[in-house]
Amino acid sequence: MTTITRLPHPAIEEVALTDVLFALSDPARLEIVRELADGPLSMAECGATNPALPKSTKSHLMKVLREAGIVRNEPDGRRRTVSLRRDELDAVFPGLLDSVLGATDR
Amino acid sequence: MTTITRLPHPAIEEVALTDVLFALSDPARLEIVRELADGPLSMAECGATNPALPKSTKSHLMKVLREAGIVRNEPDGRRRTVSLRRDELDAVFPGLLDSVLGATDR
DNA sequence: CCGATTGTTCAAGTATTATCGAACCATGAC
DNA sequence: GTCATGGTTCGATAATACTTGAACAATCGG
Repeated sequence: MTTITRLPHPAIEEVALTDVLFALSDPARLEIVRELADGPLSMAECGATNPALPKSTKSHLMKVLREAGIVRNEPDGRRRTVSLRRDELDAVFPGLLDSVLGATDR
Repeated sequence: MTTITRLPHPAIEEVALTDVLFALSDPARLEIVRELADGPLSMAECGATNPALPKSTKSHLMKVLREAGIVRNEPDGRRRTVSLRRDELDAVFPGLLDSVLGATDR
């Protein structure tokens, strides 16, 4: 009885730069990443901005971030904890996340 | 009689981070940016990789880069010189271009 | 077990992007 | 002027991506 509570994550070595850039190129996703910069959050907690966002939409945004290797999504009781894969990304794309998070968007 | 040889470029202050990230998120466009890192090129010269690329396609790729504020495209005789807006981008998004260009893509 | 909570996945509709031939435009060479 | 060159724009089609409701899954509390 296949329980699939654990979602697939790419190994950091097989994460493509263009996929990372693409995932970050959407304002809603970038905002989520910014929120996660301060530490892990549950799905319910993140997306504080955008409160009216349907959960299926949020789940999909997160999927793109996860598949791009930017975020980790782990089961935690009946919720899910989402966290930035910051150290891993720094190792593979040094400075990238810092410059994106440091940018004052306009 | 409206001569439109001069293409529109966004002022650097009104360039959006997400637009920059999006423009860089395409492998063909990223490759062009990498080529331009060594100095300006004419349209004909860049896209050395991808030699079979139709000119209309290349022109469109360049348009996306230009409209994102990444590249400058200026008339120069009967050709066009394309150059990276590196200093400007560094000023607005410090470290971003460096980290993207420095990344060993996979 | 039952119900409420927290999410994910599916499917369908919509919207955005990519691709590329054909037409067009400016320039330089002659 | 005429022609070739280098490049942009237009228009149509194909391919991706976004959004969302509805169905489903897993867990916790009582």
